[in-house]
Amino acid sequence: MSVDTQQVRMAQALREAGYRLTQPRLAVLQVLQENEAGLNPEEIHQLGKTLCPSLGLVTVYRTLDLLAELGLARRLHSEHQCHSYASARTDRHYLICERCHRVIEFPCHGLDELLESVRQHTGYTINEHLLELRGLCPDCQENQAVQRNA
Amino acid sequence: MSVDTQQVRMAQALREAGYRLTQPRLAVLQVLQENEAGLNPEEIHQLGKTLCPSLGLVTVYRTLDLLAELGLARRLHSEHQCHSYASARTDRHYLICERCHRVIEFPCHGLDELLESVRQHTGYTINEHLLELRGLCPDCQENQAVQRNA
DNA sequence: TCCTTGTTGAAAGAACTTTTCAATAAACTA
DNA sequence: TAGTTTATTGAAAAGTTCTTTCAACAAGGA
Ligand SMILES: [Mn+2]
Ligand SMILES: [Mn+2]
Ligand SMILES: [Zn+2]
Ligand SMILES: [Zn+2]
Repeated sequence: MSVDTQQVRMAQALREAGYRLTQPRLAVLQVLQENEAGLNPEEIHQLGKTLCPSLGLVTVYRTLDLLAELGLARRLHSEHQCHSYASARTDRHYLICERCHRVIEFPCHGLDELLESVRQHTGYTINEHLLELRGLCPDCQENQAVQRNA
Repeated sequence: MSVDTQQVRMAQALREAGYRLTQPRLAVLQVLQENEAGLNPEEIHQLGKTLCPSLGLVTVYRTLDLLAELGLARRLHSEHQCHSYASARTDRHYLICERCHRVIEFPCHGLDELLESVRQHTGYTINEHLLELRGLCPDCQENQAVQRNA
């Protein structure tokens, strides 16, 4: 299963960085893994407790910091909910549904020219970027159409 | 003066939306106007008090909400400081210096093709986007070079 | 199995943001 | 300009979110 593979990869990364592979950390990891939506610390805590009943909210915060540092999780920013997190894949390009708040990542080709042009016009060096797109996912488009006809 | 023009424009927008043009609001408006950096509510409060000594922090929060709603100010999101604000120009493209935290906006050409390609691959409709670039401003690049040679 | 030490969860504390409410001042009227 | 109405304000209190502290615990190596 590809989900398990991903989780093993994340667990290994933790170990390789010298951190212990604990039940609370595995729980947070798995929650992020199983939810493509951005979840906030409290939501992750609730879901995580079903996997590791003793899990404390403090540990969720600590683990999210750790995972973000290791590049295994990403902080997301949106107007209605500030610090939510998602499992990090390879890039930093998020497509967020404004209705159901589902978050997916998309491969981002064609940004390089833009970055080069900004570099030339401003004199800034550019180290990283964040591109968030906001719109409606196919499901929500359909639901909206159905509601309109009802 | 272009700064004044911009400020008048913002003040008019407030009035046209049916809100009163008060001293505290003008102070917040002017602070955002005069600082291209992203400022957090507390910083805006400190600077605003020099313009309107009675200004309270609560009013800063309220005014920032209001200005964001009217599209006159924008919330910025960065790793180390979550809710900072900047005067809103026409777009949503920020270039943030990782060292001095200066924020500038840049015109963003060439994103349309990327958006269209994402639309086709995902089936999402896309309503808005946020592009944040992170790097070093020219001043900080120079300072860094100087330090290295010292 | 035992030991070492990184990790945990609860409680307390700090930081940040919102609500409440009486006093104030902006805008309109006469 | 003075008077009236009502949105707005600031202080205090309350509510949230996040961090620090510290004794108990458990992961991983011996
Ligand atoms: Mn934010
Ligand atoms: Mn944020
Ligand atoms: Zn959706
Ligand atoms: Zn700089």
